[in-house]
Amino acid sequence: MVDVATDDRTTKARIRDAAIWEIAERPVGSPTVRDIAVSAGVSPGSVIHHYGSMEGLHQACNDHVAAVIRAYKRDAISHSDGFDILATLRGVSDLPLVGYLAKAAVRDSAMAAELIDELVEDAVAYTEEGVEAGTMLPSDNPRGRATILLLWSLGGLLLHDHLERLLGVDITDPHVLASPDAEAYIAPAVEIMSNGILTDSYADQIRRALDAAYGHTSPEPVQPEAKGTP
Amino acid sequence: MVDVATDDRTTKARIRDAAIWEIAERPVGSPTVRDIAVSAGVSPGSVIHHYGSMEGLHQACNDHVAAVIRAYKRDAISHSDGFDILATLRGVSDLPLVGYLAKAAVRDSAMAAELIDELVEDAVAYTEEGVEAGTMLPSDNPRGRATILLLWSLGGLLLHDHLERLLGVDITDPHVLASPDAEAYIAPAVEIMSNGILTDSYADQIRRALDAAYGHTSPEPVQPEAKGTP
DNA sequence: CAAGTATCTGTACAGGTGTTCAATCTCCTT
DNA sequence: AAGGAGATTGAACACCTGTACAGATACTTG
Repeated sequence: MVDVATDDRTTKARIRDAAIWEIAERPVGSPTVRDIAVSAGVSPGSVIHHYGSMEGLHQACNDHVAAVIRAYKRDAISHSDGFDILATLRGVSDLPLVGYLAKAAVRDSAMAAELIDELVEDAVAYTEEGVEAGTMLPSDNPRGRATILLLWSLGGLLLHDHLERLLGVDITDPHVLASPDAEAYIAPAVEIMSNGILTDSYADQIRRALDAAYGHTSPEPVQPEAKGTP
Repeated sequence: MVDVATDDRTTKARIRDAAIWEIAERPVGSPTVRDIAVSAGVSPGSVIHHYGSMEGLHQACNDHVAAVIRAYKRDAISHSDGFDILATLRGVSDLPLVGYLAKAAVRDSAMAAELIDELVEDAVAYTEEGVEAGTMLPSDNPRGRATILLLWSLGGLLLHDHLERLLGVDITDPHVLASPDAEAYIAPAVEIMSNGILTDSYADQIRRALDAAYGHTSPEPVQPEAKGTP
């Protein structure tokens, strides 16, 4: 929470930011009007006065987080390590941008859709630059690869409790990169992202199975049968 | 929903299964007692009668899902492709096991903790076998690698809406592997898991930076500065 | 300074929540 | 067949939710 005395944000902005915090920090479930009012240091009535309804407040939170992310994402992504695209978005604001984004992505996927699409697009563009610069490998399906990496990364954020318990790294901590603990997460991640985890021969085997199942008109899919879809 | 006439489960079991479905299918938020009662075809009072409280019902759902997963996980994991450890857990029951697990992991991380720990442990054991069999690469940190892969996979499940929109693959569909659409997800995933995404030289560069920052007593962390903390 | 406008408050209300409970129903046992 | 224990119901309840509103306050404008 912020010292109100030295806080020059308008009440409306303070309410919105308090809501963003409450939503981002809560493992699950929505904060109530009264929760947000307490957190912002105002009355419940004031929350409704400024935003009309809870729905309106959510919309305002979404719009604001999206606006801040849009303002910084291109720059942030190009400073990324190449595997955790969202990591560097953590430093650009006092607000828990990616935490909120993760929650919004599951709460109201329609709202987050546009922003996630943009992030994927940016990741594709950045990856292309990485390939040219010799830091990243080319892909047969750059957009598919960027999509999967982004959603894995975002999804991992939703499970940060378990990552912290198992590896001792709180990936939601904005200063996590400055802590030695971070290595427990970064080192294996880098290992995966540099070597992969499958041997070439086994990967080829999977690819051949994919080709046989989908690529050609083979009668035998990978699974025994596709029940219900002739 | 199930035809009650040909359903030989006890009412108590039907209520529990209905709750599991309601929780797994809902993008966010908890179903109410009345939701579950309607879905199970009983009265709200009956739900409480059998489980004492909503908390008790949640506990029963957790225990049941955990029991079913425990009964099948070892077998399922050893039939996995090596990168989507949870995929083959989808076929072992009529219940949405992994969907429920994903929700439980964010809703009540303490409850899911034990089960997730076990899944990581199983994944470590299976990976070891894969290394010996020549399908998977050895790791400097097998448990860290297994943890990250499992949580990425589980987290991606929470964002399946976006995966479906961007790649056209519904990874919660139990028959997804039988559909040609699945390739849009599997192919890039296999690519990542076989080649990685980083060039060797860039991965080395990151590793050297990690060593310099954490391994030794270097005064300069990776990030320029930890703003806000002097 | 006075007037008016925007801001903010606390209370009130309708609807939804989990839970309780007496009454009814079902089915097994004796 | 009669009794009884468990299953099941629907109506109540106390609480919490978002929202509406009338009055109090602060701040700007004439």
